[in-house]
This record gives sequence, structure tokens and C-alpha cells, in this order.
Amino acid sequence: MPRITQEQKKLNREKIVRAASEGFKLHGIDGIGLEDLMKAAGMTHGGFYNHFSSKEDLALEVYRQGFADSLGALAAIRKAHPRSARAAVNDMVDAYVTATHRDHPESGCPSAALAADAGRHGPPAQAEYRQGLDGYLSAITEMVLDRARQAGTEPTAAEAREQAVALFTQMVGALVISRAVAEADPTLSDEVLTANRRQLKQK
Amino acid sequence: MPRITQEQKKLNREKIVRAASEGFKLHGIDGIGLEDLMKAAGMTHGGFYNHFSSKEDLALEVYRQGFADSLGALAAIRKAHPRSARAAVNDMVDAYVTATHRDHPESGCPSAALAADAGRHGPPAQAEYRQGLDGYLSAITEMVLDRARQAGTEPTAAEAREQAVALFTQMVGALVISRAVAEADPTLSDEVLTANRRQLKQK
DNA sequence: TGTACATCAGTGAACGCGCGTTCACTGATGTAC
DNA sequence: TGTACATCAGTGAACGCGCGTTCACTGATGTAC
Repeated sequence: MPRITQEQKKLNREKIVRAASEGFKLHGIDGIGLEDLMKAAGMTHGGFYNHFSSKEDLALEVYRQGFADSLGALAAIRKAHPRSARAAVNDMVDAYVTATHRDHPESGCPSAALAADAGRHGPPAQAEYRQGLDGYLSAITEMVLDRARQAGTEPTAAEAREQAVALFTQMVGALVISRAVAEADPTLSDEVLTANRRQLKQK
Repeated sequence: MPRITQEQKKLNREKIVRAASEGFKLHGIDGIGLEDLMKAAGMTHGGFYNHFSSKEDLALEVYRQGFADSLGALAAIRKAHPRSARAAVNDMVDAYVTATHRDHPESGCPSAALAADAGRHGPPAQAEYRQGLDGYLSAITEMVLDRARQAGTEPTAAEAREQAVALFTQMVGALVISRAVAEADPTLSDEVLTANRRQLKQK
């Protein structure tokens, strides 16, 4: 049956990246094999190396593209609240620190799902992760800055950035810990989400 | 040469658990093999099954014992500040959210190093993790309660618990994210620690 | 535009390595008398 | 207390499976003329 159109090849590559993004976030990079990923992408595993030079190479691509969706969602939230950055921040928290997000790592934030893997997979993966993280932190810093200004105070850039970093850190931590006990103790898992949501919004 | 004393066997088992605790926290449960662990414990890998029925079984034991050290350290900090729970909380933050802790997962908090693994390793691992987490949260809740009382306010138990959960969550998140970029961007990694340390202590 | 040929994406089998697990063996320990 | 025997912790080789990677093959696509 093959060979295939160049355009079709590009689509196939995207399918592989999407399947890998979901699979890696669900099971960890070391937790799912190429055969399963390729099956999820609708192909047999032999063709993998027509698209990537190694599994590691695929992981880098996943980190590279991973934050795009999240950044888009953030932009949408900001656009939905053009007058109130406070409302936007609260919306972000409510969307992020949530049982739905906890229960669906495959479609969720790469930070929450792949941060631990990044730390262990060496500088190349970390460098890609860092890139996405930086964009995310910049966007949140702007929101925090706007929020302060709209509340009548004028913080320094450093102050806003510090708050943004802490805010994001706490959101990620909430998701990681709530996932760590989600099946064994749903009550505790929900408590972690609720506590963080409430604390994050009362600032 | 074997057989060995019953007491020696117990010591050997402890050596395996210690090596596994360090190895798992450094490389993840799936990131290090039994052969390397047994070598680190000073034995050959064949004898492993005299102590544990499977690698999974060993992982559960690591989760079971993992929080003991951390809880001990917490207790020591509290004892060092019998009059000021605020000072104790700040000491805890300063000890936890630190480059040293970031750079040495093997001797650090199991939450920061193994939370992601717990989420993926199913209910048994989660149940053990939950146990340790609960103890940790209880201890921090008491500290937060004391701090509020010594400041002249009397929060409800629920309020103190909520603050404690958020506090711990943020500390774990700070470590996870700072580790995720530690090698690729030390400056950003340090910034994450500093921002969270400062934000956590100004409450 | 049509034809001939080279290219190459996907297939599915195979390779090789690592890892969790098993096993026969050894000889010191523990125990029964 | 001493002796004879059973137990069993550690050794190191072997097994079997999974997984990342390679490879020969196919036939439709892309291209040269």
C-alpha cells in the first residue's frame, strides 16, 4: 500500500506526536513503549524511524510542542476578562486546579505531568521544558501585574514575577499531589485541590 | 560463605531498602534496576527475593518508610522553636525549599521525588504514600495552628488545615519545578526556589 | 501529457539488550537430641 | 555441652519477556525525460 503522500506523512507525524504527548503524560516517558504509541497513532511500530531518530528525539518534540495548548488556553482566559485581571487569574486557577484536570493528565498541563520526567531526562529535555515554562511564567506575570495595577498598586516587575512564579508553582504542586493519592484516597485528593484553589484565590 | 546470622539478614534488608530509597528518588522507580540496587546495597542481585517478593513489594516498603526521616526532621525543627511556631514554619521552609534539597533528591523528601510515581503506580503505592502524606500534613497543621494562636488569632481547625495543605503543596511544587530545569537553567531553577521561599515566609 | 524509473513511508519480522525473576548450589547458621 | 542434620541467605548463571532499534520488502508516489 505505501508509499504515501508527503502531506499524509506530515499528518502521520502529527498523529505520532499527539499519541506520544498523551501517552507520556499518562504513563511517563519510560512508562509506555513505542509499539503502543504507534498503535495509538494508527500505525505499526516499524515506521517510527521514518519520523524520529529515537524515542528520546520524540520526547523532545513532545516537550517542544507541549505548552502550546496551555498557552492558548491562558490567552483565551485573559481575553475573556479584558477589564479584570483578578477575574482572569481566578478563572485560571479554577480551570487548572480541578478534578477534571487531575483525572485527565493526557490532555492537561505538561508541567504537572512531565516535570519530574524532565528533571531526570537530562539537559536536552530540560532545555525544551524550560522554554515552555518561561512562556507560561511570562504570561502569568503579566496577569499578576495587571491585577495589581487594577487594584491601584504599582508593584515592581520583580515583585509581580515573584508572585507569578509562586502562583504557578503552587498550582502544579496541587495537581501533582492530588494525583498521587487520587485513586487511594479521593477525599484527600479533593481536599488538596479545594484547599489550594481557595488559598490561591484569596490573594 | 552464606548462610548468615538472622540479625545480619535484617541488616542486609535495611541496606536494600536504603539503597532503593535513594535509587528510586534519584531515578524513579522504573528508572533503576534491581541489579544496580543490590550492588549499591553491597550484594549480588540473586538474593533479592530472600527479602522481597517483587520489585513492586520493595517500592511499597520504600513508600512506607519514606516519610520517617522527614517527620523526624520536622519534629526537631518544632522542638528548636518552642516559643515561636512562626520561626519553626520559616525554618521548615528554609530547610525544604533549598538548592541543597533540590540537588539531593536521594536524601530528600519522598513527596517531591516520588509523588508523580505514586500517581502512576496504582492504589497500593498510593495508599502507602497517602499514609506518610497524612502524617506530614497533620504536623504542619499543628504548626500553622500554633503560629496563628501565638499571633493572637484563633482559626478554626479547617482553616489551619487548609493553610497547611496549601503550604506543603507549594513547597513540593517548588522543588519539583526547580529540579525540572536545574541542569539546563540554574538561574531559573534558583529563581523558583527564591520566589517560593520569600512568598511562603511572608504569610 | 505520458512513460519509465527511482524514491521512500509503512509493514511486519527479527535482533539484541536489559531487566525482573527463577534456580541449582554452597556452606555457615540454627536446632534437635 | 557436644554432635548430626536441616535450614536457608547469598552467589552467579540462566530464563523469558518487553522494548528500542534495524532491516528486507512492497508498491504507491514523485520525478526525469
